[in-house]
Amino acid sequence: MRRTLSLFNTLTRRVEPVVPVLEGQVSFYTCGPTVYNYAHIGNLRTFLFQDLLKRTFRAGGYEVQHCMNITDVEDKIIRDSQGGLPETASNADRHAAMRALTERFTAVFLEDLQTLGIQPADHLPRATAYIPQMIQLVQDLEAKNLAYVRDGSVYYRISGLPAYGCLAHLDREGMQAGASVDADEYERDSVTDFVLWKAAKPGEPWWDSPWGPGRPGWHIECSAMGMELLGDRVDIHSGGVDLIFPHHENEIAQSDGCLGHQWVNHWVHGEFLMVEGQKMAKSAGNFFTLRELVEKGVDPVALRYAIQSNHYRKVLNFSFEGLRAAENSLKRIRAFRKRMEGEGQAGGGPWKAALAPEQRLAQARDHFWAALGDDLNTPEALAEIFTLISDLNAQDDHVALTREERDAVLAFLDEADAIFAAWPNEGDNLDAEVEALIEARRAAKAAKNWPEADRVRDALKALGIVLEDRKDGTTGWRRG
RNA sequence: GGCACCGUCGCCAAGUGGUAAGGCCCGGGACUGCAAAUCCCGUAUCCAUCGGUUCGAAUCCGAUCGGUGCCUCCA
Repeated sequence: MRRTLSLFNTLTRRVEPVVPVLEGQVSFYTCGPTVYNYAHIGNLRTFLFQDLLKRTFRAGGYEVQHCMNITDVEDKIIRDSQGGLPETASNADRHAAMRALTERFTAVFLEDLQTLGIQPADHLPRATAYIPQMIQLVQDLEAKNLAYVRDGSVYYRISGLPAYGCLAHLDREGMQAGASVDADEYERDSVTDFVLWKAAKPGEPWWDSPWGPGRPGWHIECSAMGMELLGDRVDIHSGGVDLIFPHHENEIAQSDGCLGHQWVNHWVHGEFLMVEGQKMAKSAGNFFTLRELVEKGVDPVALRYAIQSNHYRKVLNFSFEGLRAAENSLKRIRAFRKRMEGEGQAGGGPWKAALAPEQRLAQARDHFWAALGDDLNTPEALAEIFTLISDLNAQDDHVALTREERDAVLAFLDEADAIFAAWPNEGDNLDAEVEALIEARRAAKAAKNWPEADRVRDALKALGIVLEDRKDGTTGWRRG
């Protein structure tokens, strides 16, 4: 069955159902990284939120075509890649230097995604592979009188598009008041017009174009590649809130201006991340890349969990205390999963109320999906899982769930993990060494040799295996 | 100056008109050889503050205080 999912649309500032242009098929464009450095956890929060969104649609019964651009030509890339080259370097040399930098950090980026369990997009187009499409788009805009040339650069004529400002909810008066910073940098008709194609400057790599040597402006790649790979009507486009203006506003100008109709239906933006209550900044000493955290011993899955236990439209306060809480929360879910994989061990003790496991599960599943369907409310979806765990643990303590019931619960945990990617089925395979230790402990326990039993149990714990003695005298184990 | 957002238990975090979900941490009890896991009990008469609207507000309105973002490169 296909779930109805609603998301906050920046365009309308309301939560609206996502109704794909093609039934059951969601086209999804996300603004990817500029590959000149290591991504920090703030960047990764946004990519993780997009992963969550994509996984939710897939788990909800949709096919998703996901396109994420790799920006591999840009001011900072040029700055960082051209330093070692002589002034006389050829254009080919300049491109090669740029390419060396961007290929290195593209690989780094993809590794980081994998570390966090983020599924790569179906399309990962590099901007430099789509220069002809960008040139074509600029020419189309010229033909529609939405672009003009100045000294080898091409600019977008904002006055030609009355709707400009619709996404950021800015009016032109307001923009003109604040947009004076680099007013003298370009010879534009209006300070709010933005560049589509930049004339080459000395020391920069360039491409041939109808306007002479140059390179694409920042915004044009997303419009060109998005339209090329996902088509004329895109269901969802997302990025961080900082991209609303000017980047996405300008994408709308380019794409809608060229197409003559609305290109994207749903614009979705993820909030920022702060660290220990402060803005993350290199100068504040609280700037973290994923790699730095992993080197400190942070479990990337706990980081993933900590991030997704906050709503994507709320500022996230990253902290090491929060990371610890995330690790402990995960332990509870994983222990429950392990319990469901095994057989029931009903006993006695106080009991609030009996319940029907199948019904309780169905209810939890409904609530879980209702939460996700309501603007991707991941904190509430997770809460549903926890209340289910509490209820079923209590039930299982008194009336052991049947194999069928346990399997149904496991199926739901798998369904949820297809989205949250934090409590996978780890399998039952153990090293021979570990199995031998478990057997040794069993023997010591049978002989009531408690010091030896405890010694072996501690040894196993050091190997990441926690033993749990059951009521019937057998001993189970779990990872932790 | 313009446009928005946020302020709920020690920490994290749902709830946006009908009488405070969930997680972590903490205290007590049960179970256990001891543990672990689990269960039971207990932890906000109150949702930044002050007014107002309403039969009824954390949820609506106004003011105040505190924090954040965008208007310029940026996840």
